[in-house]
This record gives sequence, structure tokens and C-alpha cells, in this order.
Amino acid sequence: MLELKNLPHKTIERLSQYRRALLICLEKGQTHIYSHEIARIQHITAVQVRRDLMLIGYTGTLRKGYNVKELIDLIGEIIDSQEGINVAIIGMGNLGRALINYFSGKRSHLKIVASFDINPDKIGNTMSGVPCFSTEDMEKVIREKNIRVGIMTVPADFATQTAEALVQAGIRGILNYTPKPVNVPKEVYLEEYDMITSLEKVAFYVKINEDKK
Amino acid sequence: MLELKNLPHKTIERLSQYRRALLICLEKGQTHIYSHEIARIQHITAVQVRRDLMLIGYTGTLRKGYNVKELIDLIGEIIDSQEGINVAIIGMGNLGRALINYFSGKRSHLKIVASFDINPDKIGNTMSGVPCFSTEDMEKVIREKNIRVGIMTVPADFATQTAEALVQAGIRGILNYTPKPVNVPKEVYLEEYDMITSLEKVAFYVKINEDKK
DNA sequence: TTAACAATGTGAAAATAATAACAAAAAAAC
DNA sequence: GTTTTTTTGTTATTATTTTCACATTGTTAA
Repeated sequence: MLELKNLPHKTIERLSQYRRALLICLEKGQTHIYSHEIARIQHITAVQVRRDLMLIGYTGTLRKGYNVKELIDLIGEIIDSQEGINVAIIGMGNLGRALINYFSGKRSHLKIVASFDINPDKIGNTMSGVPCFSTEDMEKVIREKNIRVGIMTVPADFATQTAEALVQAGIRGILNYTPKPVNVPKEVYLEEYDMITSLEKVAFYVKINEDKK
Repeated sequence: MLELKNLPHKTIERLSQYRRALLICLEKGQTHIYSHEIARIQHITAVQVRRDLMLIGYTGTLRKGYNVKELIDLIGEIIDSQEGINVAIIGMGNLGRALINYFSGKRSHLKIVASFDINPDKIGNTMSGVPCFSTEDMEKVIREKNIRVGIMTVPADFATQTAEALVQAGIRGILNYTPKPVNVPKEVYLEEYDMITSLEKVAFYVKINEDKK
């Protein structure tokens, strides 16, 4: 059987991206797509696409390319959890709200079912169908709603305690958007992303490009 | 001379992160730090830290570690642009606002000097000191204010045209937060980040971990 | 003084990821 | 019906990134 565990991390990321491109193609009524078409959309090479698809065991049709619908379904089988995964957003600031709007209804297997905040004005409200609870009730709500992934969008000063509370509540994965790295036990999958780093990276390469001339 | 061009991309990202950790140490009055301390904060190995510092030519003191202040300054010399870089945010939705709050006053060499939107209610306002202009005036403002980096936080449907307009205005780097990949000429540095991909990746590894048991 | 320790710095090796090269075969062109 | 073209699938190669292993050397402690 296909060993999902051994798929390169980068391949996982690209599969998610291929699927999104493919969903757009499907909407447009396109039934087949060539590796080089996917590649052009994603700014990568066609070989890379074919290799990724090879790794997941998908076979296209020579000279016709890949069946859009089939490939979407296969990627879903690979990366999605069969029973779906419930997600919570912790911190209903601008970033938390951006994420809720952004995700709402986008992926059926990933459902944002709760948000948390400490601001009493926000608690009890609903946004894009997602109810906001008090951070104090986090453990209770996470267990009741079977929430397995938490997205942290709290201020940096609350990062540590939020991560601890999530772990305490039995969370299985954390996506940390605060600029402060957090520690979790190894059975919790942690992905950190820091916007300042991305911006500084862009600025660095802009500088380098200018020096070059 | 040190060849900045040849620093691995990953090293650049980590340097930005080391600096942030170091700034916190500096605030706390810590004068020296060991490689394994930096490593623990960033969830990486001490060897990785030492290797990165070796690449930028920084030498610590045996058994005392690295001088926090010196290292912060050196990282600044490496990744910052001497004359500073002006940045614009295009799209004043939740994400755009989150970024403005997030960055404001954080890095002196990276200044967000303008934001753009199509909503007349937002145009003319100022947020965290950043004035909002009409998207129609983008080229003019970007040239006048010497903006070199643009952060795209517009809805996906506007991604393509926004990127084209930025390129047209002579931008040198783009950080694209829309879920739609864009095309730019090779002299413009492009960094794309997609929140759905990150969330799907977390969900995937959560699934894998659970299957394992 | 000298042995043990704890840290840095780095060449070599391993792991991971991307690219090149090309065989195979369906479709199109002649 | 044969040749050319186009596209997939895959092996081999190269490039990048991380880790290992260990020499080196201040510092501490016996």
C-alpha cells in the first residue's frame, strides 16, 4: 500500500495547491489537464508535477493528461481525513476574522466549528456561522466539539499559555500564526508561520537583486 | 567578501527568526546566548544554529556563547537594506489590517508607508499611521513614495490584476497572501503564502499520526 | 597543574528535494 | 501505414539542506 507517511512534506503542500488549481479548472468545465499546465499555474516544472503524482500513484492518460475530477478525488483521499477534522481559531482579532472568512465553506472536510476570545463583546457572537466562546471555556468546548486542530491568532504575549491550554485540551495539531514559537509535546503536530519572516525575506532578496546591478 | 547571494534561503528565514528571539533576550538584559538556547526556542538543533552563524561569518566566544547585541547587529547588516525599504499593503480587509497592526513599528528598516483599497469608505483613512489610497492611484503613489515591496491581501479574484498593476508600477518584490498564484517577471521577487495549504498540511499530519496508532 | 567539562567551528556524510534525461506510447500529420 | 510529435512515467543525477562526528579550546574543579 501507498505509504503516506513517506510522502515528502513539500509534496503534501503541493498536492493541496494542485487541488485548488484543479477545482478552478473543474468549475470551468475542463475535464483534463496536462502536467505542464498545472506546473505553469504553480510556477514549478512539469517534471515536478509528474513526480508528485507518481508518488501518490496516479496515472494520467498519454497525450490527454490527467483527469481533473479523478485527480481531485485522489488528492482528497490522500490528504483529507475521512471523518473530517474540526478546527478552532483562538483569537478573534483581524487575523482570526480574516481566516474565518477565508476558510468558510472552502473545504468540507475541514470545518471551523468554534472561535475563542477574551473580549466579552465578541463572546457569544457568530461570524460566518462560527460561534465565539470565552477562552476560559476552551478545554470544555474543544472536547465537546471534538476539535482536533487549533489555529493560534492571539497576540504574541498569549502564545505560550494558549498553546499550553490547547495541548491540555487534547488538541492534535496547532497552526501558530503568532510570532512567538511555542513548545508542544511531540504527539501534537506543530506548524509555525511568521509573517515578519516572509516580509524580511522578500526585502532581503529585493536588496540582493538591486545590489546585483 | 561574504557572498550574501549564496546564503541558503532557509538560512535567511532562520536569521530573521534568530533576530527576533535575540531582540527579546536583549530586552530582558541578556548579554550572551548559547547556540543550544537559540535552537531550543526555534525548535531546531544547535548545530543548525552554529552552521547558520558560520555562514554569515559570526564567531562566538567559546563557553560564553554569542554576544546578543553583536549578533543582532550583524544579522541586520546581512538581511536589512541600508537605506530601508518602503512597503505597501494592497487590500484593507481583515488580513490587510492584521498585517498593518502587526508590523507597525516593529522593524525600522521596513516601513509600511501606504495601503490601497477600492472601498471609498476606507480611502483617505489612516490606520496605525498608514494612509489608505485608492487602488486607482497605485502606480502614482508607489512611484512617489518609492515603494519597493507590495503585500497582496486582496480577494483572490483581484490577485492577477493587482500583481500586474504592481509590476507596472515598478515594484521589486511581492508577498502574495491571496490563494491564487500570480505571474511576475523574473526581476521581481515573488513569495507566495497560502493559509489553506498550511491548514491542510496540519490536518494531514494529524490524520497520519492518528492512523499510526 | 591537570583532568573533566562544555561550548564553538567545521569537514564529511546523510537525508531531502529538484532536475535532467530518456524510454514508451498514443495521437496527429503526412 | 509510416513518421513525427507530444506527453507520460521513471531512473539517474545533481543540488540543497541537515546532521554527524569530532577537533579545538576556554573554564571549572579536583
